[in-house]
Amino acid sequence: MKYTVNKLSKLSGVSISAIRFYDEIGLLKPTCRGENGYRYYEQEQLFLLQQILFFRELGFQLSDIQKIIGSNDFDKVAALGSHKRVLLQNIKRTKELVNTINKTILYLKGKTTMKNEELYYGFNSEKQASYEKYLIDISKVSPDVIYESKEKIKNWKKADWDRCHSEGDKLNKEFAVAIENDLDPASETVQQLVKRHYEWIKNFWTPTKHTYIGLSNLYSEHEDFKKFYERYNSHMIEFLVKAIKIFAEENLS
Amino acid sequence: MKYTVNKLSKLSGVSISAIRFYDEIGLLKPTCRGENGYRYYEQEQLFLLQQILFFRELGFQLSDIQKIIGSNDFDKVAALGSHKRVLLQNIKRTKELVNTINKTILYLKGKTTMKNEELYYGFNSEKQASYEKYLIDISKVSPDVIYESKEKIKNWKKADWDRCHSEGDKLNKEFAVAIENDLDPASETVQQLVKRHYEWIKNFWTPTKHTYIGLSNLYSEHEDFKKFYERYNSHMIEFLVKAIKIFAEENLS
DNA sequence: GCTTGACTCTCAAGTTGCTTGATACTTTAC
DNA sequence: GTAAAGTATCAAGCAACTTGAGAGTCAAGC
Repeated sequence: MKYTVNKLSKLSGVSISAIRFYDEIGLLKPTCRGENGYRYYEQEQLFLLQQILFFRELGFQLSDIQKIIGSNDFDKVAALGSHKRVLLQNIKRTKELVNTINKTILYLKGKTTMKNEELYYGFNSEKQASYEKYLIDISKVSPDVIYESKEKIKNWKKADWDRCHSEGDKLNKEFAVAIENDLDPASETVQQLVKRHYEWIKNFWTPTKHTYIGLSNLYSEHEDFKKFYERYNSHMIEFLVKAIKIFAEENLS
Repeated sequence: MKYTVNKLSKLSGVSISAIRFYDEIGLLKPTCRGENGYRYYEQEQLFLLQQILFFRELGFQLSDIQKIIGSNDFDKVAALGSHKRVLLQNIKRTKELVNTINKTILYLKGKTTMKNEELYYGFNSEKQASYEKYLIDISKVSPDVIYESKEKIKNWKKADWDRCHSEGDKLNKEFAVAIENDLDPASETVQQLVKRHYEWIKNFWTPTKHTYIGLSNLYSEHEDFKKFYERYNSHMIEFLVKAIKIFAEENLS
């Protein structure tokens, strides 16, 4: 089934001009052009547009979306899992906003007191956090606190995403080998691997001792990460947690 | 306590340049200016900024926010109640998105079938609906389906909001008088009032027989509306429901 | 009293993600 | 066979900011 701009627009709710605009900037190219110059879209594009809408919903810039989606090993299913997590987070955030409303109403009616900063609970912190969390998440990592990531990643090109992703994959495979060879998490070889992992993480954000250990704990607590890492080796998570703890205690402050 | 742009920015999470921009367009003026030209904000502005953020969160244009907030009888508590309702609606919408994700994942894994339109459930319809619902809501009415409202209200000035609001208030008071005088909902006098109510509603949206009756039912089902109308007279809702039903059956199609 | 650094101001230009409008060709429906 | 509806390109406009330049202000430490 071929979709013209009009049909695609009606199906997806995206305006025709936006669709043409996405073509112009190379975000969503039509499958082909008719002899008349008409744009025609097919199944693959429908999925891509859905992905674009999810990223857009989460506040990503089109240029960032392009880099992520254009990345060689962009994994639709994994991305959808991440979208889901962030959306669930947004629900929490919205509930916090509702809570802020309830408190403000009570305050305005003179029934409680309220700190001025409480007026803005739910507006900023968590939304930002979720954006930045997300960037990491896409590369299969999700720390608690990230401030630098956005700045750094902002200027990444498609190739950077590809490189970063494959470096992460390589690293994980080496960890798996280490586990298979029954190496000690404290051994020099493994600690060198952790060091590389730490450097890799620094692509996004520079953890402290505390947050780096927190990150490893996050791996084990988060079902999706767990699944992701256990694809490499079923003991991957516990091993990583131990190795990272040792590295952090000895090398970070 | 006086807040400079910097302090207000840190408290609210809104950027300094945005704060200055809001001053420039007259959306949020500082309480006063120092002799040095510095902007100083106080308590009242903190609440106003909170309101602005809620409206912004719900996708309103700054120009619309200005008209609504600038309206004479803009009621903070009522507005917060509306914000809350729309946010709860957004939670529903987000849950629908999550559902769409779940379905898409299953589909991509080949475990179910899926219609192409289902790819986009949750992205468009409900968000638009909530925006438009909201416009009405602010004027204390909230129908199910509104398409024209946005277009019409878009060009309203502050004075239009004021006029509309006071016309609504006047009308409700006349209904209350009619009830006190024990008039029949079917009587000529009351039906004339309903006609004016219908014309007033058309400010936002033109109901059909079905949707106009639906609107009156909404009044009785929605706790906030109920409270609002019962401020005029405790039997207001039942009376309105009856009167509107008669009017709709006889005059609309 | 002076410097330093953080903060403030204004004003102009740039950015993102579109939308709108002009002009012109193509397809579809009666 | 013609009108309506849909397609194209290209340029300009718009909302809501952000960024940058240039200049004045304030508070802390020496």
